[in-house]
Amino acid sequence: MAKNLVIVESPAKAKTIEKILGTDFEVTSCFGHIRDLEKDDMGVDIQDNFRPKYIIPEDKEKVVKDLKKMAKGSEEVWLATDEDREGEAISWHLSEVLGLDPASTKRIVFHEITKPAIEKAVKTPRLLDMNLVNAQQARRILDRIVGFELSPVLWRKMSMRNSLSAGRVQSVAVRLIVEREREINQFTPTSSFKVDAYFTAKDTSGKSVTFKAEGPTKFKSAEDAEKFLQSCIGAEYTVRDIQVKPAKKSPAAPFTTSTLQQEASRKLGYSVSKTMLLAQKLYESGNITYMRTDSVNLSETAMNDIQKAITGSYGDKYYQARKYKNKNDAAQEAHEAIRPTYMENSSIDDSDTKRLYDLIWKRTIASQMSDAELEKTIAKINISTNNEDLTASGEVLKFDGFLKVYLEGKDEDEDEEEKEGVLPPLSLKQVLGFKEMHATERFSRPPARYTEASLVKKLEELGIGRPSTYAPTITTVQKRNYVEKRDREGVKREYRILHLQNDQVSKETATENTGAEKAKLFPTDLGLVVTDFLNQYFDSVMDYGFTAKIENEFDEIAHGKKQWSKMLNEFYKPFHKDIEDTLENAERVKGEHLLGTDPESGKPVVARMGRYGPMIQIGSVEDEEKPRFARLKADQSIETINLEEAMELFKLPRILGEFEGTEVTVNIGRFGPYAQHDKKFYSLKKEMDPYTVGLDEIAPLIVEKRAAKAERTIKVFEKEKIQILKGPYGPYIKQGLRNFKIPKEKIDTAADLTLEDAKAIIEEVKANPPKKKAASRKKKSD
DNA sequence: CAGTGAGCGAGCTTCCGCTTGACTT
Repeated sequence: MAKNLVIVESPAKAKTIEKILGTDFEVTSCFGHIRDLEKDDMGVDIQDNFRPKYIIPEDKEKVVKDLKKMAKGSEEVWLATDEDREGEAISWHLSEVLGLDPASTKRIVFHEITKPAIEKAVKTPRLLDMNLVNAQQARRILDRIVGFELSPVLWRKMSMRNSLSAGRVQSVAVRLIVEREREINQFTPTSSFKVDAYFTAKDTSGKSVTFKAEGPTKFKSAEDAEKFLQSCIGAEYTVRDIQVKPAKKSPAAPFTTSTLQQEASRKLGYSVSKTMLLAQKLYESGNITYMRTDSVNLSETAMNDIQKAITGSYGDKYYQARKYKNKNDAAQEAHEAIRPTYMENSSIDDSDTKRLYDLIWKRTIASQMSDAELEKTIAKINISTNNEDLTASGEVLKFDGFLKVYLEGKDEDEDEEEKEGVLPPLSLKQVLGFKEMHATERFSRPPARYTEASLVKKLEELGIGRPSTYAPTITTVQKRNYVEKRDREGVKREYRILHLQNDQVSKETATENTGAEKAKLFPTDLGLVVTDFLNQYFDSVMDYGFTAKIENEFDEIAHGKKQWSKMLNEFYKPFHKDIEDTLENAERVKGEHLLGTDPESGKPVVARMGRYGPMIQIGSVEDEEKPRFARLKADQSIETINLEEAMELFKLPRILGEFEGTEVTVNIGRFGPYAQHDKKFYSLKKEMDPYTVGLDEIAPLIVEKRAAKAERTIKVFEKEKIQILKGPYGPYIKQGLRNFKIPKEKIDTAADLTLEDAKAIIEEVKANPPKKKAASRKKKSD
């Protein structure tokens, strides 16, 4: 055992640091927090000044046991967790659990894993900062109170009652998506006509080239645009003015968690969780620095390496040292920016992680490179017949600078500016050869729906959530069925084009596809209803500035200017009153929308939330005749569906006809559309619409599924509804709808299992159910 | 689970932030 035990949060970090510190030090890790509030209860004694009740979670028991043993065997324990609020609290919990003396235990911090930084840290230890710890406790307790008092209100007041949740972060994330969706629904596009004229001129080699110039203004109506084109008939086009201006472009800062997630989404199409998974791999293999960070700083050692790499490959002219500042006040900067550990490794093997590594490498290099220098040319072209000006603009890259390596991608709501082309050399008073002119109808666009990555960007701007929680938050709101990530087909839209060619104006109508979406976040009806409810009764917590406001107070606690229990009390009093008032006064929420009356029965048609999801109801329970119900299609919403679409939904179940002498019907069940044939069920393929699908499509589906099933079936005991099936992880037993794992020693002889064997295994598994909950993966069963 | 939708009440769920593997139907 070494004399000194150093505890850090991450095992990968521990390894590196141990190498730096040498044999007197043993470095180990605690894997993040080792204690948390009680799990099944509020875990906070509100009456007793918000006294927290901490426990060691089951999955941390072994870690703690090992740490205790190691601490006993060493002379001194050094707490080296991250230097931020959470890190300080982790150190405090460690000192409590390991029985260390807070008055003497050494606490060290560093923001980068480099030899000078670590050695300096060891030379300048400090003590635990209890103010910072208290700020973390206040944060933890407030989040627990908000989550564990709000969620039960939803269970009581929502008509859907399956594991609803609410919290400081997730509820606001959903709110952003809900409000964006409504902005889009309420948006009415306006159209205008944009004029483009095409000219010819000679380039430097004397070849004739075509270039474009833009009209003087966007015309509101087709008539105005036509008038303008008419007024240009027979005109002469002369270059009236030329301006040449230099311009610069600068590289983007090195990656933080959020910018890495955004850029990997834009350039590589990765989801935020995929990006984090790959980054974790790169970190563990020692290829990049820590991937959960809000800092844009680079260590001095890294800066030197980067300089060498740039000057070595591209020359001095391409190097420019830069220090980046964080734009975000909420940043805690406990780590470096995300960068390659060794700049000389410009690429690594493994195709999947390679693309992410390349992105990180290029971004890091580019961040220390020179500006790109451009030359922008703007030429005004006079129209002789109406004395208006057309504008031609072009851009020439004079020096590529950082663009040699990397250019940051753009979100779709900021790609308005078109790429500038190159203009041929023009001279004043030059008369240009006119080719043609168009006025094209263009529509204004609604704000863009969020992608996972653009939502992360927005949350970061609002200071909501942390690098370690962006990806999990996005998973949570989808798991709770508040939000769905999906594609949407666009709709066709007509637009008009006017042409001026050969002194004649002509008109044309063309069609374009609009509103198509790929991997965008849509709120579900549940998300809409829950958000409206929370907004109505808990506006302070739902406020976009709520987190920023309490963060200020946590800062005051951290600086010793405020007492944490006092802060919590000030928050809790009005919040808890809202909880009580809401429980007492609020009606059960159904999200009802009256759509009109059923043309057949004259009864009201209502869209609302039911126990199992969005539905349409005709008539009411008070009527003599029972009401009729229908569930909505996946892409429909109770908020936007109309009477006509609603009535369509009552055309199920449909009888399609006979196949092999037995009737085939189609319906929608709890888990989606299905066909029924010969007492068996077949889930429809995604692209099949139960309202229009025909027998000719269903018949092959039945044949195909039957064959696939036979392929997977090892044995069937029809009467007992027990099957032995092949799965991707080996054979398993299925009884009714439940699956049972076959013990390892019997896997190889699964085909020989008798009915008695199978029953015995089922009983055995039922008696000793697998301990850990499997990750809840929702997969369609057939 | 292949239907249902009211209301009652059993017994269940839930937060955010710090870390990785164990395990998978």
